[in-house]
Amino acid sequence: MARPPSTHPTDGELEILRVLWDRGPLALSELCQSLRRQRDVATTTVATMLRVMLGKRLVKRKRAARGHQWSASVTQSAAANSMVGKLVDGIFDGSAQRLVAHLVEAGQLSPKELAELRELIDSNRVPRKSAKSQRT
Amino acid sequence: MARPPSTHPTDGELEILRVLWDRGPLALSELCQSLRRQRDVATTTVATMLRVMLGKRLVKRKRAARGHQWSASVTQSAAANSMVGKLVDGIFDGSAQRLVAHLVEAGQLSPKELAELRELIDSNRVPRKSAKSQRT
DNA sequence: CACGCTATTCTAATTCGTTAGAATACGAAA
DNA sequence: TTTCGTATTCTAACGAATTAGAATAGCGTG
Repeated sequence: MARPPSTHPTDGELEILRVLWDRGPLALSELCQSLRRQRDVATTTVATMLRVMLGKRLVKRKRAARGHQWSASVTQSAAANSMVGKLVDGIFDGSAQRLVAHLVEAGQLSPKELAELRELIDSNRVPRKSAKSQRT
Repeated sequence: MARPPSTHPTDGELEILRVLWDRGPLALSELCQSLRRQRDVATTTVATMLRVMLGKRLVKRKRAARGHQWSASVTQSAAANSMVGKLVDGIFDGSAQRLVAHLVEAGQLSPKELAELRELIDSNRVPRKSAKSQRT
């Protein structure tokens, strides 16, 4: 009857992951400092979130002289996949193409970006022989 | 200190919006029937959600013979804008382009879809004079 | 008009995410 | 080793989202 628990990172978790993706393994205090450039937050709050994220396997840690070094254990690309998937299933009926069409039609892409995307698409056209399509 | 309240539809609200977008104005019972094709849910639950969504101006209703006819008061496109915006800000550093690049690189788009997107991009290239770029 | 059925409202329990104080652990410095 | 300071754990409060039972309202039938 109840909705199954979500596997996607929450908004708060994403804030933390972003810092960890950017600035590699960090001690708690360093992580807090980075986060505070965005928003006021208590050290214990961050520590609690890390503990929760550890349970969800979103981050990992290594013992260090003092405490731990914390780092993301999901790649940015993997998180992106999961979140984009949710969005696409949620409003675009599972069609990634519709998502892109929406962006184009809603004017979310500048002419320059459109040109660049065209290049990208061209360069990804049917890989000739050495199919090298990894999906990270 | 606390995070400001989100303006985006929640997962449950999205389920309801999807049905309303698809099947136009519906009575509560009809809405419930559609929803139950996905998931078991009590009528009062749906009614409560509708009341909340009414407060958030996500749905509207018109008096009918028996009860109301319920319909979405946000367009699918508007909801898409808000949710895509959140995603893009959340992991793609505000760059819609990166989102598309991710889709292309992660192989989320078939060759056929890529070809179609290329067409779409071409047809949206810098509207020469009659700039007709509405953003829904 | 009375009855029955459904829509709606009221109320509340439960869970999840977020937040952080208090207590504890533990390395480093004195 | 004693003390200081930071990292971690424990605990809990709070709001938002989800869920639904009980009560109420009101149309349509007989």
